[in-house]
Formats: sequence, C-alpha cells, structure tokens
Amino acid sequence: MPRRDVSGDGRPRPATIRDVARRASVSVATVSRILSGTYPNAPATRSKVMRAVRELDYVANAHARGLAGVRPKSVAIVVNTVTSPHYAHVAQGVHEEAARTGRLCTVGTTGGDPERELAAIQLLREEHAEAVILVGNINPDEAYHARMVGYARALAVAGSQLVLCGRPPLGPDVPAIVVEYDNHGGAFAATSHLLSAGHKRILFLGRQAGYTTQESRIAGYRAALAAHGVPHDPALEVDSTMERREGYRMMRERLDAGPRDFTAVFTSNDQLAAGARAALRERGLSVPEDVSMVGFDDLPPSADIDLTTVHVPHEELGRTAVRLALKSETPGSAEHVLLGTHIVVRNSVRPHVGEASATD
Amino acid sequence: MPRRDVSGDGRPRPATIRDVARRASVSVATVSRILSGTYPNAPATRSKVMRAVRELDYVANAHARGLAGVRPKSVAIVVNTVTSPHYAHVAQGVHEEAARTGRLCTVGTTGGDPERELAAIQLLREEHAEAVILVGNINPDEAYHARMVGYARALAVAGSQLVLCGRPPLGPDVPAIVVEYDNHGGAFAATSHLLSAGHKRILFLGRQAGYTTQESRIAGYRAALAAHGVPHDPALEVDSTMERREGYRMMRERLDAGPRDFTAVFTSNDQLAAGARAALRERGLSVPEDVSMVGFDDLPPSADIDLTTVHVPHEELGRTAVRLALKSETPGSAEHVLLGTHIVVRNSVRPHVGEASATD
DNA sequence: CGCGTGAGTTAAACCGTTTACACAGTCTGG
DNA sequence: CCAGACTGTGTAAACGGTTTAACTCACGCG
Repeated sequence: MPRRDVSGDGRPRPATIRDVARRASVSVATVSRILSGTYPNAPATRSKVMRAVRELDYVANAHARGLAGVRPKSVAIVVNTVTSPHYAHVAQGVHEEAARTGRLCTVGTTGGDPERELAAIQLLREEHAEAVILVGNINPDEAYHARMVGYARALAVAGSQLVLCGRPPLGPDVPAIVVEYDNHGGAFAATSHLLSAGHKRILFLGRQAGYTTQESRIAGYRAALAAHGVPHDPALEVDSTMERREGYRMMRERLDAGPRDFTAVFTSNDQLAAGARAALRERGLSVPEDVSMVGFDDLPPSADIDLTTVHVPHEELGRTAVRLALKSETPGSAEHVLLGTHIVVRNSVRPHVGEASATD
Repeated sequence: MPRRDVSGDGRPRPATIRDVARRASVSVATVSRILSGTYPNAPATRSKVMRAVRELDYVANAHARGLAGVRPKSVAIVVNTVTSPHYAHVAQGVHEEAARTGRLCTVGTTGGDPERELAAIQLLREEHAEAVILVGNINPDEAYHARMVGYARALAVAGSQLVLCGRPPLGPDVPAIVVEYDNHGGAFAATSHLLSAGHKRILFLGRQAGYTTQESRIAGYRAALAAHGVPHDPALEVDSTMERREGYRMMRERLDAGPRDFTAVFTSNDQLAAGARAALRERGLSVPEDVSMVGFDDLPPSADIDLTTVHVPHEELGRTAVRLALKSETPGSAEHVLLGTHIVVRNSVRPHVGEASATD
C-alpha cells in the first residue's frame, strides 16, 4: 500500500518537511511554523531548523501546501495570443505586478476562439489560483455569455477572483472586477483632433461588428463627427480585422478603387495604421503631407513612425487587474474601473485647408 | 480540529469527489477510476457517476491530485520579457504545443536579470511541473553557472525536465534537453549572401560581448569573411544591444562620424535593422539602392519592409522544446537538438559594383 | 457441490503540508 | 507558594484526491 520509494532504483526524491524535522530533531509542526514565520519560536530552534533546510535543500511542495488550505500564490491570465502587441503588453503589466509580490503567472491562450477560452477557465478552476484575468476583446453571443456566467460563478466558488480586462461586465449579479479603458473617449479625442485640423472626410479603418472594443471606438468616432456637426458618411467606415496586413490590404484596395475621397485616416489600432501608411507610401502619398493619420494603442514602434495616436495604458491595465484582485481577501469582489486614455501628438497630422474650408 | 465549513456563513465550497460518490451511491475509489478511465467499470455505474459529476459541476482539485502522486499537466517557461518579439514567438510555440495536449503554461519573466531567473526556477521547484523551459540568451558568469547547475539538479530531483532553448548546454553531467538553432550558420549564410553580391565592406551591427547568441552570430560573420578571403576590419563591428532604438542611434552616430565606409549592413537582429534603416533614410540613403542590408530573426514586420533576413524558427523552437520534454516518461533526459536557420531573400540587397571589383 | 476465476467494487493507506488543541515549562503577581 | 498568563513545542486531524489489496458475487468447470 505505501508508495514510498524504498524499493529498487533508489531514485532520489525531494526532501520533505519530515526529513527536515528529523534532521533538526524537532516536530514537523515546528518546522512548518518556523518557515512560515508567523509564530513565536526560540532562536536556537530556529537556527537548527534553518540549517537542516539548507543542508537538505528543502523547498515545500506546492501541492501539499495548497491542499492544506493555503491559498497558492498564483495569478492566471487568459489572452488571445501572446504575440500580438496589445496582449503582450497587458501581460507584461500582469507579470510585473505579480513578480513584485513573488508570484508566477499561469497563461492560457485562446487564439480568439471562445470555446478555447471557456476550456481554459475550466482548467483554471482546478488550480484555485488567486485571480483569473480574462483580457481583451471578444465577440459575445448569447450561448457563450450564458456559459461564461456559469463559469464565473464556479470560479468564485473555487476561490478565484475573476477579472475582466478591457471587456465589458458580465452582468450585475456576477461577481467580477472589471478594468476597462476609455475606448470611446480616446476615439472621440482622436477624431476631434483631426476635425480641429480642418479634416472633414476622415476614413475609419478597422470596423469589426460584434467586437466590443472596436464598437466603442467607432462609436467615439461617430460621436465626435456629430459633436462637430460634420455629416457622417458610412462609406468612410471600412471593415477589417486588427492586423497590420489587413490595414495594408484595405488601404490599397481603397486607393485602387477610385479617386481618394478622404484627407485623413483614423485607424482602430496602430498596426492598421502602419499597414495603411505603407500602402499610402507605395502610391506616393506621404503622412502627414498628403494624408493625416491617427492610430490607437500607442505601441512602441509607433513612436518610430511619428504616429499621433491614442495612448492606451496597456501595462497599467495589467498591473491594476492584479492589484485589485489581490487587494480583497475574499474573492467575489465586484468593482468597475475605467482607466483613461489620452492622445499622444506626434507628427502625422497636418491642417487641412480644403476648398471652402470655413462653411459651418 | 476540522476546518470543514459547517459553521456559520455557509459560503459554498466546491464539490469534492466524496460528494460525487455519495450522490451516485458508490465509493470514492469508483468515482476516481471512472473519471481517470483507466479501469474496467460497469456501464450502469459509469453513467450514474457521470450524472452526479454533471449535476454537482465537479472538477477535481489539482492540488490534491498532484499530492496524490499524479504528475500535474503543466509546463513552465522562463523568458526575458513577454513583449520582445523573439521571446513572444517562442512562447507562442510553447503555448501551441501545450494547448494541443490540454495544458496551460506557467510563465516567469526575468527582465534579463540572472538573479530573477534563478529565483523563478526556485519557485518552480515547488510546482513540480513536467517541464521547465529556459529560453534565450544570457551572459553567464562563473558563480551564476555554478548555481544554475545546482538548480538544474534540483529540478531533476523534483521530477521536472529541464529544457534550455536557444542557449548552450550547462555541461555534460547536467541532465537537460537543449534546443538550439544555428546562429553561426545563419550568420555565415547572411554574410556570404552579401559577399556574393560583391560587398566587401560589411558593417556588423549588434555585437554584445558575453552573450552567447550574439557571439555565435558575429563568429559566423567573421567565418564567412575569412572563407571568402575578405579582410576582417574590427572597425566595422559595432557594439549595441538588441533594441530597435539602439540600431537607429548607432547608425546615426556612424553616419554623422564621417564618410560612409561600408556598402552593406548585417545586423544581429531585425529590430536593429529596422532602426538602422530608419536612420539611413533620414540621411537620404535608401535600402537597397544605396545600402544593402540583411537582418536576423525574420519577424513578421520585416516582410513589410522587404528585409532579407535569416529565418529563425521561433515557434518551432518552442514547440520542439515542449515535445521533447514531454516525450520521455522520466525526467532527466539529455538531448541536444540543433534547428536549422535559412536565409529569406527579399529586396534589401543589391549587387555592389565597386571600384576595381574583381581583385580576389 | 466445491472451487477457482475474474469483473466490479470498496475500505483504507498514503501523498506533504498546515493548524487546532494539548501540554510542559517559566514567569509574574497576589 | 500557588493560580494564572505566557512561550514554545508536540500530537494528530484534516485537506481531496489515487492506488493497493481485499472482498463480493456470479459463473463455469471438473
């Protein structure tokens, strides 16, 4: 019945707390208490134990500790991919904050597949992590939402604090911390910036129906047009995913399709802007001389191409998520934080002095 | 003495295997067997149990399972940062392969600090993960190496297979799987490509003493020069880190320092190439018309700027690491794999027809 | 009819921690 | 001088699974 390896090969096994206790001639309870440091102990005993720990190179077994009821020090994060810059930077923030407090992160990737997201959460239920952070953008449908609500409750029961990062709340009765950032306000500011420079024909690149992030951004764009009394032309809204190639392709198609009917471009993220910019250059149009452009995200490479863009606090998003999740002792908090975004002005916008510029 | 929550608040607790057993009127052993599927069982019992599982929304506690001696399904990866493209892509490969087999990844970041790397490993010892994958480039010194060897042994004892990814072996008696890629060969090919196009003055950008990756690349560069009988001029080797800004800065300095003394550039990675290219353009020099350029890494954005570069199988590096680690039942394997690199020819190199081009 | 046989199930040991409680000293104050 | 507080340590019961060995029951065979 025992599985203790006394038998054959004698493959070494890690030292246990019992080995330490034996070597230091104390009980296991004493060792445990001294290592956790939360109990009174005699200096002499303490040094005996610490020596035994060192000599045996003892580290505690995380499984045993977790089972014994100590909350494991771990946070989990579920992202789309680890290669896309936005996710990577949020993850970076999560890692920073986690590392500050001596934690590692469990990372699950979904490739944008809601099914895989749900599967990852199911797996994470087993781990009883302190926090489970779901980051980014999804295209929620009814069935998905219902299942997610159930899973969220299950996580709470398992003792994991759920955090939604850059994604809307699940509902009033689902306990989750929500850390969003101001997509609408950022898009409003970006569009206003172009409008103030005299642009009236502003192409919006990167519409994607159903995805909450993109919808907020386009809503901000429309709101700014309305606020400035500039007519909204649906033909200026171009569907595309968020990848650079797509920005390149869509801009190229647009330019090839007929005469240019815009003087400025607002893209749903910086990668689209970079792609669109490349397409423009190929057609002999430069930014900002011929076309003004504003992006969204403020990723590091955007500084190199002097792109005016909306700064998103990626890292802070991640840090805040972790901080809030670990703050409350008992999981099941519900909180809603909205981080600000602001426009970073570089050199990709020029005033537009159009034909009869001053009407209205 | 018990901690079972019968007392006050009645906060719900996750269902345990005992709850399932009770509900299905069988013993816990039966439930365990049926769920693990590795034992004969009667169909009637099976469906009873499965129903109870569904009704109670039972998932097994990973800690308990781990403690009971079942190898937890988890792989760990330790990287520099999650935002740098090379690491991100390797991590992506690791995640892919892990996800394929239903595993999540634990990720530790070091920020390039050897101390933090060692700390992460120490933390990972507690987890008893199946595999611990250390990725990338370091600047090993004597003390670090000694400690790492000790930690590597400890990991083996804990049952975790150590994998070194893009980093040289620790030593013949340290059990680790090593997955490298051909830095030397790639650099040799890249340099040869430029030499064959008639270039004799090739700037090497990105030398960094002590870092194994960069040293292999510069060695390949020198070997190619020697093989083609082109004299090696140390003044053409420029120190720099691997960041884009640095490439921009160093190239700018070089151009400002005096007349241009090179016709081609080989950079230690694509990001340096992008930076250097930007600096060249600012001075009115274009690639490839005025200066030929070859990079290293073949990151996605490099296709957009038509950069000829050395393809590194980032994702495959990660996938191979996981695959090999999980292959062997017992940890402590030692294996050395060298993945190939190859040059991807785009449009950043032009033949150089120099003054008196044909001497030697 | 006795008995092995094998499929299906169970009781109990065990994994390595933490912690509630008991207990032995040592001080302190009345 | 003794009750009571305080210190430090030990004992043993959890935590929630897996696994071994034993047991039950029907069945087929000699």
